[in-house]
Amino acid sequence: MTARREHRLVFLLSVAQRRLQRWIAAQTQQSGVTAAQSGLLFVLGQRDGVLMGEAGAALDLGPPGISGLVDRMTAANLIRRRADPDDGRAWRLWLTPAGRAALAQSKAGLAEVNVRLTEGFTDAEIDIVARWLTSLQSKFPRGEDE
Amino acid sequence: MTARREHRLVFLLSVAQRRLQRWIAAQTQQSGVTAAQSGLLFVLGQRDGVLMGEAGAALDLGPPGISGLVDRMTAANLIRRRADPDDGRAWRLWLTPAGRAALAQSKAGLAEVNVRLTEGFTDAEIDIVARWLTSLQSKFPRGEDE
DNA sequence: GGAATTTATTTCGCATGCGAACTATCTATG
DNA sequence: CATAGATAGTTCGCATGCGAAATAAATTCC
Repeated sequence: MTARREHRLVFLLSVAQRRLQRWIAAQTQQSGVTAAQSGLLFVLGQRDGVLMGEAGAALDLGPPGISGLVDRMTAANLIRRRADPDDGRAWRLWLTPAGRAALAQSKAGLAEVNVRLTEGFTDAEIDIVARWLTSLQSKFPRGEDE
Repeated sequence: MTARREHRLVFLLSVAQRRLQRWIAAQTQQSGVTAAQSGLLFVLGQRDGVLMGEAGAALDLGPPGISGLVDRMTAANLIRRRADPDDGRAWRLWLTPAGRAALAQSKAGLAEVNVRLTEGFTDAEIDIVARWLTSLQSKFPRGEDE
């Protein structure tokens, strides 16, 4: 009967994520870009022309996840999909001008969110939080990489 | 250019939540109960016969969220829905025997997950994490309760 | 070179949960 | 009492992302 269980971390984590997701969706309502979509925009901002699988890995999404995200963002004219010249199975993803504009907006929005996320906590405390969140990736691995 | 932004907390949070969710889904695959569903089981374990709205509030779900969850769990024979005798609009939720059995299983599973979630962190650190997760609820409120 | 295997991506059915709009019931107010 | 407003749930269309199975192209191994 430790106090640790009383934190109900599983529940807190799910609520926190849902709240943040909803907030970002509301903030970016004008641009129509969702949190997940801005994630892909960020990846392409750093490495335009990545393979879908690479983008999925960067976002921790499986094949169906990245595939659907790409479909929606292609339909929204935020990204473009071009066949890889060296591999007939693969596709590379590129930002469109609209995607580049949306990325700039997302960057500004994320800066605000980050300020709010860290308000009331010291750098040392945020480090602990980040370390905890990161630790979940090895504690709850995807199928293969155990 | 503080180091805080480099943590990419938004991304870490979403990945952590996804990993945990997926893990719980895989663990409870036999019982067929998902993480969200076990949340409602826990609520009913504490207060059998709550109104749908109360359950939604306890789980931080809006009306459509709790409504769909109740639909699926009723179809799976985990809970039962009965009209409130005093209010023709309202429904009260009750565990079925199958739901009670699933709750017992979920409790055991959650205990394991909680151990893993806190592994490698001191009580003080987990307190900070819990405080941070909780702080998101006031930093990113639902529409009305700003 | 051809068969077996691996790899990249898609498709399907599903659960989750949102916002907006709707229905039905209850409560308050004139 | 009647009507206006609040409240409890439902429904719809959507985005997200999973596991399983399918497709197609590349690679490996006789």
